[in-house]
Amino acid sequence: MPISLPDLFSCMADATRLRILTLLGKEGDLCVCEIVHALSDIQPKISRHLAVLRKEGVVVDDRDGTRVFYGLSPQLPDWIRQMILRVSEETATEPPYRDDLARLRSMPNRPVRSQVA
Amino acid sequence: MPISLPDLFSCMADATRLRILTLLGKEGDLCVCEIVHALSDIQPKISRHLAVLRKEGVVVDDRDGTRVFYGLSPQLPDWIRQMILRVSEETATEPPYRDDLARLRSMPNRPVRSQVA
DNA sequence: GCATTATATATGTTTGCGCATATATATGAT
DNA sequence: ATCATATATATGCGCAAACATATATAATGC
Repeated sequence: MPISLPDLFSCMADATRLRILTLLGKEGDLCVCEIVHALSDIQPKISRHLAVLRKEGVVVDDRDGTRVFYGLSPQLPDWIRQMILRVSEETATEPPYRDDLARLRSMPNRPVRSQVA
Repeated sequence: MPISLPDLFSCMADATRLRILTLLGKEGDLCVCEIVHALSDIQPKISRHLAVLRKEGVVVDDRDGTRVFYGLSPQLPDWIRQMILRVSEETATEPPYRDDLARLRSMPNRPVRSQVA
């Protein structure tokens, strides 16, 4: 069952979740610790929001050892994925999204996924 | 000051407001009574949601005698307007949006605006 | 006065948050 | 193999704020 539009926009209506989604749109899959670092926020809060996104089917998770990687769901309808990517592009150069991206890219010891399915 | 994205998506996250926005996207400006009829809902509820959209700058109002016409704000950034129109197109054929459109078009005695600015 | 639209109030529900804690996986020592 | 520990992530809980709704009433323009 595909996500309802109000539910989708509810996901995008929270600043933290929108920052996560645009980050995933720009950078592809990321693990929780990378998102925590990029947004410079606390882990339980990020996990909470990821759970919301996962529950609505906007993102999917993939465990690799102790880490869990998140990415935009491959099941999203094309036009919705495009819309999220469009938002990612539009926000790429402005705060706070721009700074999230910068923090992510300058993160020391970024984890690498062993194998992608 | 342009609307923030979380605020914009909050506007779109409520079913009633999204129905209003897609209707405006598909049909152009409409007066309150037309929206009430199309959504088959009660007037105070519609007015309240229109007030939210107006406050956020997503729609603008234009009084014509006793009626008030609402439309997507001309001040919306292009890509945001396009996004709203895209949602309007994608929803044009599915309930409840489709039925809203049908009810609107079969509304008896639809008001006509005397002059558009 | 009548039609149209807006708002006030009260109420029930949802939401986001911080903190503490639980779970899961990996690692190293015995 | 087992146990202890460390790291990474998820979740339960209590709280305050925000939200949506219905009913009633006010404001606006003819």
